[in-house]
Amino acid sequence: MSSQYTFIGEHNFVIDSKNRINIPSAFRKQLKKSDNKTFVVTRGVDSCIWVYPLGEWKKIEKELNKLSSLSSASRTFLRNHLRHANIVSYDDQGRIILSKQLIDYANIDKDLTIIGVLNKIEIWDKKALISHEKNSSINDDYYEELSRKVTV
Amino acid sequence: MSSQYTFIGEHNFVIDSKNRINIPSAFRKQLKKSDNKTFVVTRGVDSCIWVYPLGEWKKIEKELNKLSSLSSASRTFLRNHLRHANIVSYDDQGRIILSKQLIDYANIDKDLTIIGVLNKIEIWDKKALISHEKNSSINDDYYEELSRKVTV
DNA sequence: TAATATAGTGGTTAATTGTGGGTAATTTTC
DNA sequence: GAAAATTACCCACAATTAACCACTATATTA
Repeated sequence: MSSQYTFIGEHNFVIDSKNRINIPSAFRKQLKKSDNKTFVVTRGVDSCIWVYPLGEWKKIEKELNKLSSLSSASRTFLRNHLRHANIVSYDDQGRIILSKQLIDYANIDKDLTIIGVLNKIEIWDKKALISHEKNSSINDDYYEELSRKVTV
Repeated sequence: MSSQYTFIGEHNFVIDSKNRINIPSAFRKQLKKSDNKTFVVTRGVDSCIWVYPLGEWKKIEKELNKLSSLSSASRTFLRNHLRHANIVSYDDQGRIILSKQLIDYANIDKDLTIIGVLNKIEIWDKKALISHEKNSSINDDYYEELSRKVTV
């Protein structure tokens, strides 16, 4: 029920010429053996990238598997949800490779901000995050996010 | 119940003059020894081609048999599923050959988009998928409801 | 403080992937 | 049966990706 991951805090990194980005060591250390150094990256709700440890992603899959291929709405939903997702493993230096599609989606230039959001990690273009904070009240988003996980 | 395959993501390929199409390496790697480099390809419910690993197809067959004679819609679904299915193995380069019937059914021209949908793979004509997306906007409320259920 | 380890970043090299063809084997057609 | 068409089985290659190696800066330890 509750997540065994506690990704919190903010880290600033750069993306390199080969589209590699570092996953903060503090986050990597939380991965379990069964995660196999592997994450699933996909489009976030805002223009950021969501990163799930493999085990967390499997939980999502479990829900998705309940949807029937006989329903047209379910098929569309599944497609939209899955087509932007990639499985990635980090190399000996702790980096994963981002697809061009995701880089485009999140408007990633060079500097990025990585944020821990409990059971998932968000990757933002640094500038994009700043302007997102200004425009929308990002705190509301987080509260909503949290409200889904925590009932105080 | 849930699949051991995690086909996710989108890949763009081309079909060649011999009707060969590449199965993304990331998908092939997930096949089990018992699948014997073999898939079952058949008509999808939308105008796309569904591709199952052999082992997964066997499960589907079992499920379909259980449905026996439910609604006439499911019977039609079942019939179409079985009728147009054929077994294919991929060559040393990782390609399978598509029958002309399936190519016609999915309106495949040259460029294709392959989408992983958990336990099956969808092959779309690239343009056909784009126009399908436009036409198949699903109810916002329902979509949101699904999102909430699925978000971990 | 010196020595050691770790984290983040940048390259180089080796292997893989996707694509195109050719040729032998097999099947089909007459 | 032979000829034609189809299919299976190879080989080739450019482009991409994965696997290493190296360096610097920061943190940790003795």
